[in-house]
Amino acid sequence: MKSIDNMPKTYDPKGTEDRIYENWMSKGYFHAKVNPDKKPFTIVIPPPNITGQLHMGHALDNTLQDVIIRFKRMQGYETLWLPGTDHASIATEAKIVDKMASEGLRKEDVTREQFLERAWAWRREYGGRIVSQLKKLGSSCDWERERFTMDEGLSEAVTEVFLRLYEKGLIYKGERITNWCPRCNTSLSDIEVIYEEQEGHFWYINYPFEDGTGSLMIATTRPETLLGDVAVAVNPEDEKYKPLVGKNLILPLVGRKIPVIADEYVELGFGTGAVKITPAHDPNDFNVGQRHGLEIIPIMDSKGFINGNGGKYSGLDRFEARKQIVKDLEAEGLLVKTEPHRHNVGTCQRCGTTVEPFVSSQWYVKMKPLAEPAIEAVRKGDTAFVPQRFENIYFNWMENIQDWCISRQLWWGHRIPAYYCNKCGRIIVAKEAPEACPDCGSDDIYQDPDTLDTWFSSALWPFSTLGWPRRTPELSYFYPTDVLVTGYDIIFFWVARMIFSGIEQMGEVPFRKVLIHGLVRDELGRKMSKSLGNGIDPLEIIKDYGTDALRYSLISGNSPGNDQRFLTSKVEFARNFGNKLWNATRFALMNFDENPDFSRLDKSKYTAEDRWILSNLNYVIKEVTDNMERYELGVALTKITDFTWDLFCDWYIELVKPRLFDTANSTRLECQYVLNQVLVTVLKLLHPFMPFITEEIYGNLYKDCESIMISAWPAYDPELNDPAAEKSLGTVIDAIKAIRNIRTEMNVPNSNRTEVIFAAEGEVASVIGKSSGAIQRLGYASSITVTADTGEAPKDSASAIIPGVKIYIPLRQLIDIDKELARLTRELDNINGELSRVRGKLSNEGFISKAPEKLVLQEKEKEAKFEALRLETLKRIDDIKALMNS
RNA sequence: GGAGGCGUAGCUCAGCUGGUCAGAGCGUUCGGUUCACAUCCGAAAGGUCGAGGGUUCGAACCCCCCCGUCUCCACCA
Repeated sequence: MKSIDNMPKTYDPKGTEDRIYENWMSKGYFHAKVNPDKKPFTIVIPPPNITGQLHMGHALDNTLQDVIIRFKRMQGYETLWLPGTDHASIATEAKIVDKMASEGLRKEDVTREQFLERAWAWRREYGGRIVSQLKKLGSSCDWERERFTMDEGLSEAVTEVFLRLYEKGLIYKGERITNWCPRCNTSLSDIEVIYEEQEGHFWYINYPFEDGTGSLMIATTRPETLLGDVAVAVNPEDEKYKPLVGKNLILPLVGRKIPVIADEYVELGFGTGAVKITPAHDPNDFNVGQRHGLEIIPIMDSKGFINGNGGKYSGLDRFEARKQIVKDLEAEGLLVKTEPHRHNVGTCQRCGTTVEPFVSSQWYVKMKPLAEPAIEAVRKGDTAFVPQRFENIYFNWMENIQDWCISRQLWWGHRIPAYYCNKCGRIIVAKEAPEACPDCGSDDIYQDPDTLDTWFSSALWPFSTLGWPRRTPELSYFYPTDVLVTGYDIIFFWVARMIFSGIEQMGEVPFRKVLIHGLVRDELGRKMSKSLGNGIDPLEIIKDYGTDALRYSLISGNSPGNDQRFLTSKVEFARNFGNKLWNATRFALMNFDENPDFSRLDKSKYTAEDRWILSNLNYVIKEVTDNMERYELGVALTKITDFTWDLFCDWYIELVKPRLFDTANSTRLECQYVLNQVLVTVLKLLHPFMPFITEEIYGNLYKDCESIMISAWPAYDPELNDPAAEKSLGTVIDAIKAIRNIRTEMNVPNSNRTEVIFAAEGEVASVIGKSSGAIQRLGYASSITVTADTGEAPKDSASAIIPGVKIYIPLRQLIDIDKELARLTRELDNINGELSRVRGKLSNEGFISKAPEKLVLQEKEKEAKFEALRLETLKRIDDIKALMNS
């Protein structure tokens, strides 16, 4: 049975992809082992959240990784792509809380243990969803090594790191002002706050002096914080206010006596020049307060309601309180005016709620000592970003880094390994709860209720997943990893933190390269988002077009670091391309002998087109390999496509048909061999990008070969480069194009075969002669004649002149002289244009003397070529004109 | 207030270290039932590479400035 029987006219990914993926899995191709005989190549996956569903961002990110890992696997590396998921403390906790809300329960209604049981149940139920979606993408992850950030081992790593950093004094607990989300009811790190511009107001308020000598006007965007004011600050250089410093004001609505203080934080000339100071609810005010030893009066609880310090406003929501306070100030005549004011408001990255700066006791990582070596490592190039410009973003952030607030008032996550003695207050940081307080001996000890920022555990991902803190063989073999692939939106959250964690814990950067990609946007260039409802589901695309088409569309035309739009037309193109390759294979198989005996192959019988296609294929191998090594995957894919579709399908296969159709042809076997050779090479080059269809085709082509994914990456072989064949085929192709062009312009229908006469000599004549069968076929010619150049054109013929050859098509009554003249005149214009450009260069002394010799020579050759063409074309035009006049 | 990206055919975008770089796909127009493929084949039209200046023998590519646009960081009450 011929393999072609398994190949319908159109490739259908349905069913095929799952079957192939299961086969790969069952063969264990994805599994990596410690193998001293091979060089390792490692990628750790950016672990998707267990709350996540596959979106286009994941699809792009993981396709990139899969392309790279498949490429490296074929190159012979021991490749590990280590997968896993992230517990995503805040996101998952929010999901659980939501789910409980639907049951009419609040978080407070259950115990911590009950809550965690729900969370684990949730993880069991949904945590695998994203994993199975990644498999649909074709991801060749080593699933045997799948990890979860709250696995026992990874949790152990978290505790270990916490302990180590604590012992080095790099983790501390402090009473500070932090960003707080009243809805999530937890502290946030600086980067979890998203600033967005909102319409707000400037309220101008008079604060009366204690001594009754008038009042001082301040401006604020958050009047409710007035309840916590402890001072009003002015710039020490402000002449207007200098005399007032030291005097006391009466805080409106509250009646508290507060001083006027001088502090440089107040900017001269902005607003009223006087700033109310609320250390408990504003980071800048907090700093001012610290400098001046001011009291901190918190006026809100953790959920954003005014607390007992707020007097009659106590119990009101912060925004309610704002309204009420403005109203009351107005009533007391202290509100001077209200102005509209656009300003940035911090919102919670997770839920969008306005963040409230809040003084609380939190755990922090001291960043400066960790950041320095991390900056240095990237400067030295131990880790390089692709594209490099992202290093600036990294440096900028790392150099100005603030301490990292790592404690969260959440339950789902790694609980902070700190214990407190209830009796003496001693803090004990340890792996296990101590039996008794080392200071006072009390056994009344409790663990810190807080958990760690999710990113604290993700920061350890490149080594915790490999077994750290144990010195496993995997760790020493696969670490440091080779490339990390992620979006630019996650550089601060994750990449930077992995770098300093890797250096600190492992003494070595976690990865050599960071490949940064952009966002996948919708057709209009908008960010895909839930609220806009413009997201495109990758799984839908896979259903409609197949995984390969999706992958292709995400990689082609994409360059590192840049956003891209998702266009359905691209997916269609990709599907069509797969189909093209599919059919090229069908063609090959149809024209192969049952069991071709390639041992009888005689390479000396290769024709020009054989050598030509092999030569070009060879260049493609080199270029594609180079591009892929540099992570220019989009460029690589384009080159494979162009070669396959244009050179291979449209030219080589067409040129070679006469040889294949003639079973007696003496070079038929060679042709079959080359066809097969090119095809399988293209399949291999393409496999990382389109793994399924290439595997399916490969299976049809080679019944006895195991799998393309474990085959060897094509090698560049300089021996195959054949400039002579390239030149010959260049002439043949140009000739065919010229003939087609003439025929189209003259409106000659395909059914009307015409005679074609070539006037050429020597080498060129021989080339044309040898390819006459193909030219006849592709040029719709009734016959091909090669003659010596007499300078005379056959009667009533259209003509084209290409270097070394004149082509005549006697059209008899079909000839339209006017059209022919117009065509030739246009041709002449082009030639003249080229000629003047070349001559311009050559007449430039600077060019002659300074440009590389080779280039000058090239231009001179060009001049000669175009001059010859010009003369010939001119002559043709004259001939035609003469014809018209006769 | 800092930093950066983008602005190339109607649309979406490639163009690495300056010298066939003016390209691709889609779309458009015209023509095709060629025995692999209409998810196809052939032919064509379309751009002074945002504007201006500079460096250079030579610039879409380097420098300056401007315009438009997007993003990140900082965050002035």
